[in-house]
Amino acid sequence: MVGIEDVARLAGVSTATVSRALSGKDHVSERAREKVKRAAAELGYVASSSAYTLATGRHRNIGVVLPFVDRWFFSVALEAVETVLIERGYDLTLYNLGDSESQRSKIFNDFLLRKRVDGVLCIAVKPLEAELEALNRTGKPVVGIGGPIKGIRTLAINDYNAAYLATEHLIGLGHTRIANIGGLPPTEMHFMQPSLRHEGYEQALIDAGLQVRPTWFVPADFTISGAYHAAKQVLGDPRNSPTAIVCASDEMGFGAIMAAKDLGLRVPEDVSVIGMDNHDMSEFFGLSTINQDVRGQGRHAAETLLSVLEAKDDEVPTNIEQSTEWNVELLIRSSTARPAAGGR
Amino acid sequence: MVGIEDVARLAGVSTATVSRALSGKDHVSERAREKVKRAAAELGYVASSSAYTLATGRHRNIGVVLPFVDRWFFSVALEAVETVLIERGYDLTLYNLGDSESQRSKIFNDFLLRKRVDGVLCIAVKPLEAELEALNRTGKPVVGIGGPIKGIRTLAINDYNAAYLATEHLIGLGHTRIANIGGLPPTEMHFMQPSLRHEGYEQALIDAGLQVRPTWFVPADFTISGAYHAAKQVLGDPRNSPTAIVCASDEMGFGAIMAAKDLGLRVPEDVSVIGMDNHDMSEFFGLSTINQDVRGQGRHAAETLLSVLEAKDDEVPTNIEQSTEWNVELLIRSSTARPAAGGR
DNA sequence: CTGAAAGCGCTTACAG
DNA sequence: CTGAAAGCGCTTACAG
Repeated sequence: MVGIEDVARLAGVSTATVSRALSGKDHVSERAREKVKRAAAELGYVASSSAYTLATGRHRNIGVVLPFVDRWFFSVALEAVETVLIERGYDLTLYNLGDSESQRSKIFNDFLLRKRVDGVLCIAVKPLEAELEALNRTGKPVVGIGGPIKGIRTLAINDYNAAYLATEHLIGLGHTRIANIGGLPPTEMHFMQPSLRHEGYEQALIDAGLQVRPTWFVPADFTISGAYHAAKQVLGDPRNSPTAIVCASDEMGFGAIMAAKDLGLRVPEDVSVIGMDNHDMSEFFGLSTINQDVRGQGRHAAETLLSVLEAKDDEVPTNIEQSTEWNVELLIRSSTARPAAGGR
Repeated sequence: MVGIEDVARLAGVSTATVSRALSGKDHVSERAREKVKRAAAELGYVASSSAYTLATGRHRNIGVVLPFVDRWFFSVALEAVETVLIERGYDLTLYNLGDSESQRSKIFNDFLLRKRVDGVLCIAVKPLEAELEALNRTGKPVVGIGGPIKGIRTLAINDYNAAYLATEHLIGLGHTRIANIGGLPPTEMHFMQPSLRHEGYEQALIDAGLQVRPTWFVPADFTISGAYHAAKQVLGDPRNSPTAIVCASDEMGFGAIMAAKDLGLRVPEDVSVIGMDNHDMSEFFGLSTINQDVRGQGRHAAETLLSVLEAKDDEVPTNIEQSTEWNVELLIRSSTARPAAGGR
């Protein structure tokens, strides 16, 4: 392995000069810089990052913690974060909690404390009290997507308002029989999005003077198939079926659209469906939705973390509680329309 | 930050003893071990990984390179790799190539050479000649999923055989009018799967004495919507439509099924559809497919890399060309059946 | 502008 | 079994 000494020897300077010339941080004569660069290139020299870290205390590495990577929201957010980090010269160490309790505990109690990262970004993961405390003892900044989380900076949409807005759109179109397919309570480990989204739906109905029917709320997990079955259930009722459905995610919206079709119902003529997310496939399904710009959130969170890092020497406090609300917008496509004149 | 010296002081031993007691690799008296463990726990001591790396040359970190993370195959493989690594005490540094050329070049020419990882795992990424050479100069083992790749160990299914098998299944059911929705040539940056899968389809037809019609091969990108439009195209032809479709991926299969439904065709009564992958949603769609067990491949590749790493001191060669074929199996669900007696 | 040297925090032969 | 000390490969005050 070629080291800094080899470069120094070949360039005829000291290792200090090599370090300065290559980092570009200190003044070095033009001539020395040239010699060093040439020598480094000739030898294919790359500084050892562990030696760099030991000497400087900086890792140029961010730990990203998330519950899954094989679901749309997480993989998209991850990709956005990665793009920002690579651009800024940072590595990304992935910590996927998975569904085993032991993996989560290893990550929080061992991996994250190994002094490998300059900061931690949690994507839709809410650290437990003790986990956060251990993290904070490392003195590293932590930023979260989703929240709020006590004691750290977070970025999140307002789930309640988003669901309210989606429901309002349907009400505005003239719907009065509006169902909701949403989160199952047992699935609600990560924040309260599922229930917040349900509450937003309910309040919108109440504020419009519409009836809230318990049978029109169908819990389902956040998958296409979960929502498909739930939608068949509500839409199939011959006496009491709704004319519109608010789904707690776009993937659930896809399932609802497919269920409607399989029941011989047309979307939006017979049923309107609205989702939430703006999934990459929503355009294809013509799904009206609430756009939460996941990529934008990922980028913003990564940039926030990096700026805390870079300002650290100055007086920006490492971890403060600060919940930033990320804007959402209603995106109307072809899955929502006025209800048929005489009902179905 | 509490360091090894603090632990040594509190335990009343030397730092050497602390190191030995904590690593468990060397003999230490029971009494000393106890004192050290207690002191370490009390102080919340965690060894600095950069100091460990500098002293030992080991990183306990693997670099994983992939072209996307927001697509099913990649995110699933990534998750499987991560699970194995965490279990074995390794970190995972993510290198997502993305679609910008500059990001790819940064990753291969800078990040991957920073001496951060013990080895590299490429998921469906074929390094260029020069990229591989630079990697090899670091002396780190490289393992790939997908291949073969000159000079490294790879794990891959036989795409040709997989497509042949899928087509054979349809032929066995009695179909003679079989279309193929497959990869667009311009998309074929990563290996030759798309064309291999097309060739397997074609050869199966030829071997069965069936006609290969150019209009029955419709290129599309590997997405649901791409395949949806392609399938509408072939199935919509009033004179010459096929009774079965071989899709080059399950997501394409979903698109084909949706297209058939939207054309008023029943699957499998009017059209049979078979995919390839065994996507998590294939069960829901009832899609017959070729199961390639992506999670199994990810785990296997990760374990291969770790065993090369751990055997390194002995005489296992770091990088040798070795292409392991991963088995696939035909999975018959409800999207394929005998063609209707009189055609449609 | 440049070099000698200390120091970052560990591990591990080498002695004892 | 245990400790003193060298060494891993950098960066950066400190002098000059």
